[in-house]
Amino acid sequence: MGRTSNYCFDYPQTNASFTVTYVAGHITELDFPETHRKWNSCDPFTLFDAPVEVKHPQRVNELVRNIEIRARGSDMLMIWTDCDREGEYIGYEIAQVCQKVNRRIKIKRARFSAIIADQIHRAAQNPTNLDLAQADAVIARQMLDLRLGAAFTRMQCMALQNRFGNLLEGKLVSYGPCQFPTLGFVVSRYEQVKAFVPETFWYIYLALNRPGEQNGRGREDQTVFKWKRGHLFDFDVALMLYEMVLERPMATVKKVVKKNTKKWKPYPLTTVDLQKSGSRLLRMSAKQILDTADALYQRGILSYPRTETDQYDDQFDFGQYIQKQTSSPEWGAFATRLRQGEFSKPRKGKKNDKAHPPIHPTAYAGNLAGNEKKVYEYVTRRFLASCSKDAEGFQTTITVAVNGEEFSASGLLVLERNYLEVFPYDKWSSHELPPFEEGEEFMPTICELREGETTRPSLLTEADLVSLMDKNGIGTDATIAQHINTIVEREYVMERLEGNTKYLVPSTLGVGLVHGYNQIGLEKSLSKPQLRRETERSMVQVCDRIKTKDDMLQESIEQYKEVFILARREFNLIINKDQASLKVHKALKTVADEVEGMVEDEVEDQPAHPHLPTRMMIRGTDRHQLQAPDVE
DNA sequence: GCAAGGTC
Repeated sequence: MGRTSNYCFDYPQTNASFTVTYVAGHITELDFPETHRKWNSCDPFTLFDAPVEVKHPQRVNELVRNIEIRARGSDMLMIWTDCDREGEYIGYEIAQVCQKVNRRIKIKRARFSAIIADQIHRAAQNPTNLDLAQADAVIARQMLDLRLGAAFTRMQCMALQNRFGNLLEGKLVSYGPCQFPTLGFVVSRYEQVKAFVPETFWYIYLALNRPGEQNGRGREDQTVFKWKRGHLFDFDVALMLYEMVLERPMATVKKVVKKNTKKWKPYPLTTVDLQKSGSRLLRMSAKQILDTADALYQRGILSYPRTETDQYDDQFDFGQYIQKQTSSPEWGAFATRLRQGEFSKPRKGKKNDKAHPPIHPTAYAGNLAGNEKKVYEYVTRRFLASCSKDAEGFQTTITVAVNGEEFSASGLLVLERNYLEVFPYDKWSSHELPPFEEGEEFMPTICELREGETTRPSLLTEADLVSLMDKNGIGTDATIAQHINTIVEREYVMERLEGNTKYLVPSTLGVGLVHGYNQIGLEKSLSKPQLRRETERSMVQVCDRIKTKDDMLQESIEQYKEVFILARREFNLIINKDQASLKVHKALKTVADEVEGMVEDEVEDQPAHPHLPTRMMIRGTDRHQLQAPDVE
């Protein structure tokens, strides 16, 4: 971070003299005391009730010392951290430091949600108090996460390494309340894919060859009509309807509906959205995208890249930022047009973290390359697109009936591309229908009973996973990418490239862990999102003072203790395979066999080791790191 | 050697 800075100035509006300094994130960390720190120092189960120490990590020593010096000579501490839960707790951490060296110091809190002069002044002149309930919620979550993570991680590692140490090569088999549900999503989709059985269906295919309106080249346009029933899985019924249609195959145009239509411009950009769009369109991982955006932020090119907000403040100065983009050879002309009157206020989404605006470019950068160029271009085009008008088109929908069965076709004429001109990531193009009139009749060119098959769902992409985590409240804008990274690093999950798309496939270890926990048969498995969602809900209750932090902690700890006891028993059964119950053993064998079939193509030159317990037939993509020993 | 959450 370099040298600590302090900015001093007078603020006549409140007759005060300010010294402004900073922290970067949390300044305290939790850990167990010496008695519980060593892995062999205690039974992991005791970690649920073990004491926990709060201390300043070494990296913040300089910052803390600086704050102490300032606090000694001040009457008041005013907290300006982000106005969210974590920000409230960071404020509390700072307050603790100050009070320790100056017992009489007054603690105040500035409330603001945007770096806009007017709002900063208002916050400075209307100080409030720290919301200790929010800080409590964070403390409780930290305690819970540490105890849970440590207890389960140690139990898993010790159990597995005792027996399979040679296989694991000292690898960490961690458990975390976010990483496990994340893994659970990958395994769950993988199993859906594996269990998929294609089903045959039938449908009536109806088409008419008729020249298009402006088609002067003599080519016949074919209009395909969609059957209103979609498709049927019962062949007899489909055949009966088809035969009925064939009896009187003349089609009558029932309705021609013409209406204006729009393709809406994108919402202001959040972190999760950037990661989803980015991994889909830019061929980068969620973590790469966030790291890149962060590097650009630190050079003053992008705004803060970790935000849940998809609405701009009413006082946001769009003109200033659009103006900066007018110098671009690629989208400068578009930016200029926005400045000249084509600007339209961005749509407002539903999310607001009250801490940061949506991600937007804060400077023009014309000399970027590689990933930085890709991310910058996406953010900038998205910003300009959100500041322009929706695309406009004209849609025609035709409904026809053939002996009582209905079919329809629709065409689109794009009239104004508007935001699409600067946002090539969205596709919307004209496909026009030849002219039809209500009441007219025609003889279809093609009328066939066709057969199709349901398609296998695809494995999870990283974009899918980010969406699932976001929807289920697993992780935050700042941590979602880290959790995905963790399960890849721990080799619970492998990345598999198919064509241009990267899919996530669980390893045998990943599947084994999830199945192991599911095997316990609890409704709320550790591999599912419910428990984490409950933690989140409890935190909100603590914030709303419906519950105390001690109650939250106690309730959650009890719940996890039960799971722990069952899980440990299960693990021991698996490990002492002589004593393993038949049921557990069979389940694990099935898992291993099924997995083997699925990842076979990745490991074909690695022979199976039938003497190994099936649960531990670990296979990674990287054989150099994770290889079964040769025991010929 | 354990977590998740900040952020550099």
